[in-house]
Amino acid sequence: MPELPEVETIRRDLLSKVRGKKITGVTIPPDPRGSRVIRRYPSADLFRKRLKNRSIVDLKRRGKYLLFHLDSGDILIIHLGMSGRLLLVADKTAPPIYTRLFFRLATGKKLCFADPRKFGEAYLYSREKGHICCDPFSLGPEPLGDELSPADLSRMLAGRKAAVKALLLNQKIIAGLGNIYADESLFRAGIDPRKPAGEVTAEKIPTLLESIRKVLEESIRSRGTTASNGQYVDGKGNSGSFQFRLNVYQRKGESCRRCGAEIETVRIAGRTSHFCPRCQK
DNA sequence: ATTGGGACCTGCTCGC
DNA sequence: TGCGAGCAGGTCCCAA
Repeated sequence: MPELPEVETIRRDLLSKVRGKKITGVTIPPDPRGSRVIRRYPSADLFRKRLKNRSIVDLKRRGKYLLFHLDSGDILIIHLGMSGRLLLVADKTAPPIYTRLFFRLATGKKLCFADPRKFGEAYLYSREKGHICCDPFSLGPEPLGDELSPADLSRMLAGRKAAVKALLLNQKIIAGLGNIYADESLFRAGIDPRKPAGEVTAEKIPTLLESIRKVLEESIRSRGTTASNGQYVDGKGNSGSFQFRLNVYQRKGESCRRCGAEIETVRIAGRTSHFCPRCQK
């Protein structure tokens, strides 16, 4: 599942290959099953009208969203959902299986958005019209960099009765964490994912923020997590390697690397949450 | 306002 | 061997 480290890895892989390149065409192949192509996207006509013959001037990331900045000032925004991949292939090569839309570039390559589960999303942002399709942005601060301080995090958790894990998954609180890194961050901080957010002690808040940053940075260095049930590959089509460094995620029944206790799972906010019952209180 | 749960979607794994 | 049930989860939407 592409979370912040996976999206950031893809961004870095693609940046030099798309920056300065002109989009010469947009194609949305019909789905063989006849259902929707991806979860949401502007009409094909609108896509063509606003993207064709525009150059990509930059590729940025916000939370789990990729932002293709165009020379028109428009921004093409892509969310990879659960199973999305962005791959560059030669123009003469057939698009990869499950390609939902692709952009032909003047370089002779196609930028393909493949997504078997169709949870992906594409948006346009235009200076004049604002968000086209719908507004993907009411995101909380980025956890990396200095945008988020322990005091900020403390304020956001204060008084909340929901499980701290549930709030870490809330993109309005922090942008970019998903199930894998929420679980891994809470393990490192020694916090039980079920603990009501407002009861996380003041001295634990900086530890939690530090754990979040460390986990994300380490995963970026490992080029992301390709979990056993995951579809994630980087911008070159390769798997990441952070799955070999996970402490709790998908390690149910295995022994804690720190204390040897058996890793357990519990359902929180509809998500399977992995934790060590001895290390996390 | 906050919180929880279901819907969306389909490839994969598991058990019979 | 084949088949159906259940699982995976990011985001949105609705209800309590």
